[in-house]
Amino acid sequence: MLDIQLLRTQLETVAQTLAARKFVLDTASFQALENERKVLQTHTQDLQAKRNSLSKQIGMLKGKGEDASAVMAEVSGLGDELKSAEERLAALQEKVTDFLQRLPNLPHASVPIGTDESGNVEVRRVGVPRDFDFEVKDHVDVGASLGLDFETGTKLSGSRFTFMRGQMARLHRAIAQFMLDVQTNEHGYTECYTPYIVNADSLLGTGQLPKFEADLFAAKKGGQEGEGETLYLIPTSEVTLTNSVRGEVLAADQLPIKLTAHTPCFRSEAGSYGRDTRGMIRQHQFDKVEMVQIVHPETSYATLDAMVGHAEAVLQKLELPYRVMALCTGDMGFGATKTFDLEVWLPAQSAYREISSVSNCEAFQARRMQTRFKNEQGKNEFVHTLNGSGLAVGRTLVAVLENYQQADGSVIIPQVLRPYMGGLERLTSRG
RNA sequence: GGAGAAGUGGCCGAGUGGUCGAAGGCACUCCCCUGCUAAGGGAGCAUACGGUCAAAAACUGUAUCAAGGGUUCGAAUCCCUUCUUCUCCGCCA
Repeated sequence: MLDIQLLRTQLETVAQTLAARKFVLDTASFQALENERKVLQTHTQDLQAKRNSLSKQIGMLKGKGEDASAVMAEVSGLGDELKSAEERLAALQEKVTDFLQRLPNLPHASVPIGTDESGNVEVRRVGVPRDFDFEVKDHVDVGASLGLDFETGTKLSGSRFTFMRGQMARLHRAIAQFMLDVQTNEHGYTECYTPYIVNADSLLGTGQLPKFEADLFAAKKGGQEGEGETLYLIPTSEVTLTNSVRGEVLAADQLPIKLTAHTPCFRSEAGSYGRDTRGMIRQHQFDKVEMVQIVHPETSYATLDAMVGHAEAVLQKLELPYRVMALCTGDMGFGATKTFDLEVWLPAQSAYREISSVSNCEAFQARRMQTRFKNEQGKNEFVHTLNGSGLAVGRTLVAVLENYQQADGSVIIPQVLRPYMGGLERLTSRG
């Protein structure tokens, strides 16, 4: 959420900045809402002040045993007008809040301008794609004989679900555990286990609601058809990790807070029909090791760079070629001021594909969540929040299968994963 | 799932309809006192959003005693709903 003061004082500037990310700020509507709000709020508060002071008089008169009927008659005349003013004000403020909650974050000045992913800027490339002396297969074909089963996933749940067996399932688990160990042991994150089902407040806090409900899966307790609170499956553990500090005023020395978790993520993938339909690149359910940091505003950009490094470390240890991309204004997510994507090399596609996304949200989420800290002046100040994948487990599995495939159909297991595989060095169809 | 109890400021805790944004204590900040010892005295100390204002300061208003509704001229106090916590019983991985 943007600071409403910023919109009040610099509406045109905000509109221009948001235009860079293809968002059209309806300045006329905002202005109209604000004008109406100002008049109505002042009016309502005047009426409330009048009622309060008259009611106080009644109390004093009664306390002294005097007759208060004249004052009571006066104040009761306020009733209807006050009630209607309060109702109109509440409705209006709800509109203003909703308007604000649907505005994306302002891109940082250093973010390249662009309309879509073609405007992203490559920052660096690490590792060299391997030369294959045989025809490379994609992960679906490589995995078919190794326990990667899409048909069963589809039978159980529909398209975009996967079922894994045997060493393939174990490799998937090994990747997740390896990532978690890297982030906790080497980068100082605290491992967390979090709920996978959350309430609407949590999703409002990180920005998935109210605007992107269609991208989520919703759940209800059994037998509550049409009633009861709607809960949602998390689309990322960014939601639970970040919201763990929702509504809190932190002490300055608690910062930075560094959290990580391995969780499944659930996404409806509305609007991605026809994209990445083959294989497990784009799934309704996938696992991810997430990193979240809650930091002092002054350090958030240094933290962003550090977190990109934390994600890169995983790819480097797995010896997978990748590149770092600075996303342009048109390709960034709703809550981010600045985002770096990591893209891993997929030989079957002859392309780099997204495997991690690391973003600074500055105070955008903190303002929604009301997460603050006591600053040097003893004042409450919003923290900055950052999140990043460290990494997406399913896509890492894809990358391992494709990059480590052998001519005989087996897959060499990267060195760093072998301890998690009981020393196994290779996936084979006999395995 | 059943029965009961409870949710007040950073923490503890008083407060059952009226000068309550809320006593008292702890913690914290500042000042005074004190030649020692976790001593004493005084003051301050919630947040958000408005208005006056270019802005800051200041002044002022409104809201907030789990959340949301209701009763009332007036609600921390009464009623309803929801959430959460605790105790007992049941069930359960």
